[in-house]
Amino acid sequence: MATLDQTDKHLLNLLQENARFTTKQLALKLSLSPTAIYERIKKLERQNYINRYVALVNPRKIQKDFVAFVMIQLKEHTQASIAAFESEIALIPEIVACFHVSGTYDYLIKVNLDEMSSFRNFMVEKLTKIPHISNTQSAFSIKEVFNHTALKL
Amino acid sequence: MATLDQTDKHLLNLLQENARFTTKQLALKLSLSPTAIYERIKKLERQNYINRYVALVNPRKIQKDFVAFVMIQLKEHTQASIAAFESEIALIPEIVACFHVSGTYDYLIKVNLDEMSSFRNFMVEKLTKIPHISNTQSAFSIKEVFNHTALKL
DNA sequence: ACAGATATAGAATAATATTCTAAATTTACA
DNA sequence: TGTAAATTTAGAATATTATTCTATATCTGT
Repeated sequence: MATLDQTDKHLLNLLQENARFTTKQLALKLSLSPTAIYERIKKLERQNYINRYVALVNPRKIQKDFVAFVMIQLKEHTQASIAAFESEIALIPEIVACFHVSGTYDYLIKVNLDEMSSFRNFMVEKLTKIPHISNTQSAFSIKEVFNHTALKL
Repeated sequence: MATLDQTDKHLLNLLQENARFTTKQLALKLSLSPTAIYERIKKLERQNYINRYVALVNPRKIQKDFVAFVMIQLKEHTQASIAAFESEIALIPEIVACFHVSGTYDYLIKVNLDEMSSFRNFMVEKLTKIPHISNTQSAFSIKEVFNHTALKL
């Protein structure tokens, strides 16, 4: 089924940059009719190339531009321990991403807060309240050089 | 200027989950008129609470669901070295995120590839071809537990 | 080269975004 | 606390876009 041609790839690139392009605008860029663009996008959605459309909010404007990365080691690596940890972590809204990773540490999480002082509170009151955690190591973002949502095709 | 009320926050939450909600749908959810919703969204855009709207593409479907995190140490930390490194890194499309961080390592980058074998190629042919790098440490994503674009208000 | 399937263009329609106006609500401050 | 100005809202009117439909063109596999 369905291998993407250059037009599809171009479309995905454009929609990843700006999901508000109209079919008319896209039609102009890709030298096709709005209908052709429309049908292609619908197909990309049906086939799950496009998962969803979202608004990106400015973290600075809502006082969530202090970013920390925390590497986490679990005490044990049983199925139960992993499942418990992952479901607890999902309940903490400050944690915006969580990856189970290879290496010395088991998890890498990304945390968005307003400032450093909140990080202390986050660690003491939330993260380390989770059982299963053995130890952690944190790194703070000094500067976000870039952080794309788009995957170039 | 402009402090967000509960309606604004609710709106931002909804649009971060699904940017395709129509003003009519949002009006129903928030018990307002479509015009009121429309004006509020336009204001949030004008005031840069909303940066942009994007389509999220399924990494698995486009063979970019192998994820690695690489911590990078620079040889020197001069302004010139930092600037050079950051501009070089920005040219490598596999690197989807780059943060200047505190700690032993200077940078944390996220890389999206198709599979492990490509990672070797990425390291040998691309990343370590960049001068200024002293050493690196990599961790591979075993599982993406979650990775939100939304910041809860 | 041909039949079936798929993609496209253009017209028609439906739905939504956008603008406009007046009323309601909130805000600032006398 | 009262009042004028500013902001927000609702509803109607309009403009734009999404969506459907039909016929034609293009592509695919044999």
